Amino acid sequence: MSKKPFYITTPIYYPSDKLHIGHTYCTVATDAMARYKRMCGYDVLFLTGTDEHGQKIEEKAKAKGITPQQFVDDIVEGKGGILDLWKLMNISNDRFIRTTDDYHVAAIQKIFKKMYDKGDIYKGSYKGMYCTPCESFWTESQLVDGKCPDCGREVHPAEEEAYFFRLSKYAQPVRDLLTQTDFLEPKSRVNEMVNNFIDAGLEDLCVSRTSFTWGVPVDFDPGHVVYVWVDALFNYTTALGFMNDKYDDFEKYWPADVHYVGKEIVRFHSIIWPAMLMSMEMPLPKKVFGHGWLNFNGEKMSKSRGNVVDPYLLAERYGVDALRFFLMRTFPFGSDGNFTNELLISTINTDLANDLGNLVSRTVAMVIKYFGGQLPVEREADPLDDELVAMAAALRGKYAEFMDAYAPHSALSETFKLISRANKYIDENAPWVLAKDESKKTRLATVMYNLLDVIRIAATLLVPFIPGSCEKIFCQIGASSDVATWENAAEFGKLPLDVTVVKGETLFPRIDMNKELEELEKLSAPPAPAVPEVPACSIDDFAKVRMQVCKVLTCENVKKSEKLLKFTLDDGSGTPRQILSGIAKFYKPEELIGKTIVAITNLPPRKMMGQESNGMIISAEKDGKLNLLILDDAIPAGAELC
RNA sequence: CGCGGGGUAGAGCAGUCCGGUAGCUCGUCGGGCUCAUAACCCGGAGGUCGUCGGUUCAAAUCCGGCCCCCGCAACCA
Repeated sequence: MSKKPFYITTPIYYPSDKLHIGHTYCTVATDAMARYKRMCGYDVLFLTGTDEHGQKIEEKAKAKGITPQQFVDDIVEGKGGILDLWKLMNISNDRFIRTTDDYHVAAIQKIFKKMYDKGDIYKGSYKGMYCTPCESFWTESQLVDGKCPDCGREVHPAEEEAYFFRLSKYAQPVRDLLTQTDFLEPKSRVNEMVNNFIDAGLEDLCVSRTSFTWGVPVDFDPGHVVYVWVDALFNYTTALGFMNDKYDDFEKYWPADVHYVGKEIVRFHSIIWPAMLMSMEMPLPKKVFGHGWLNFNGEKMSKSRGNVVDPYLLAERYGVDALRFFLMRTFPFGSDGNFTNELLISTINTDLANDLGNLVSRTVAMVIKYFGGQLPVEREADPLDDELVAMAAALRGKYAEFMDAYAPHSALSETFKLISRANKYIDENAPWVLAKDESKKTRLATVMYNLLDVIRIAATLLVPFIPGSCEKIFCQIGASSDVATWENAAEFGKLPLDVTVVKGETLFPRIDMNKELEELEKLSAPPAPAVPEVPACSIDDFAKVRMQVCKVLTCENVKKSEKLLKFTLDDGSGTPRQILSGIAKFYKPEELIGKTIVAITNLPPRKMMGQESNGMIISAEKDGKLNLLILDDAIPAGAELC
């Protein structure tokens, strides 16, 4: 009998920078599910990879003076790169696809052509306003005063050839898919997709570009490259050998059982991806699961905030399993979580060191102390055993239910209830008291055996999450690989009666919270002084900036904007000047009316929220504090700063 | 009226679909134990479940109004 296939994927990550804890979170979750399914007897294919084309990578490579291929090779395969990270994190992916792989590129060209031949991709024109010197297209709403927002020069209407995918054609079937099936989970994401995108009207999607070259060329139309949608999404199929000869198990694994994706790309996977598959007349994946994001100290992680959490650092410091465990145990998988160093350390200490690690340690130590490491085979049951044994035997069922419902955090929580119960069981039975009475040796052996077997069951179920540590545990409690199986996890009493234990190293050392928080603080501080180098400004450059004293005539909030205030200023010219400024969080409009301020008045006009801004009001900002430069009223409007 | 999520003990969360004793982890206070990684076990204190109103014998839960936070979008020249 052949095993049932199970195909699971992570997104393919964009290698324009090092990956952070968010990517690690998603990949670890996928890995845990893949390992779980393998353990259950599925024939699992677990795919991850990288999405390596596009303008941003082209630009970054150019800035470094290397080719785009060299650039991505370094980030993917280089030291400390993505492959290294997954190796470090003990990720068990079966394949790794790079969209620059030859077989993928060739397959994408065929796929593109097929949709083109079918009429679902058509050549159209991208209409817009074109600025020749900037070689850029702008939409009407982006223009400022009908001019190029970048350089302020004239633009002219132009059309650029581009290929479009008939996304609109599939709006209704995709809507039905989302609203009438469990295709997209968690359910809360469905409303967001339907309300925001589908019901707002799906427009055909531009699927080619001529503005950059780092992509899959459209082979029947030189100058065009395939844009990210077709290139990236079809990785899930080309990696199985779809439209290529590199692999040949497309038939076996497609459709995918589940795509794990972050919430930012739910839209692509739940709308565009099924639509394209419908066009290709291919079966749809069975599920897209949009997991939440990790915030850091309550704030979104982002490079500009400098609060990106580095998985290398944490894994090396606390151990891969500790990090894997923390990510899976702490955050409900479908919703956002708040990552803090304190939470990380306390989770490691409480669950792994105090509860699990210490349970193994004390149990093994007692078997060695009281029995020289090997238990005698005689047993003596007691009602005190009943609850523990029942709980252990029932655990696998609950665990599987949670795992299959994409709730790894709940599966872990359930597992740790058993571990806690075992610690309590030790207290109830007080083995150290039994040990003092020679006539209670048999009972003592029973207590120890029950503990070892509970550990066996718990550790078996923890394998998908902390595989390395579980190996160590099995070794310590004398569970051979044919004993520590998924099948056996549903039954109590599978360890040999005369089991032999082995004293091992400390599984999860306790961490000194205060000391570590300090250390982490130091490590996460910007390595070099974070003062950006300020380029020298010549007096000539400075002279170009015209700063004038203005009187605030009117000031009001801009509708729908949190940050913008709209000013009308007297700049001494006699014509009121309108300027928008993003300081609404700091000032109430009415308190600024009549004030004397400074503005740069020779900037090109710029549109914000549909309104024009002619200049920039000077204020000073640091660490979330902002002060408008306000002058004495004596100086008249129009005066220039010198 | 752009879209979504949220407000429950000092902190972090579950419970809300399906109304009926408000639960978990950490912290705190007290006790127990000595096998163990200063770990483990037991107990206590601590909650107007954001707010106002409605339905009901009964509301954290259902309905309506309002306030606040977070994210998306837009924007922050």
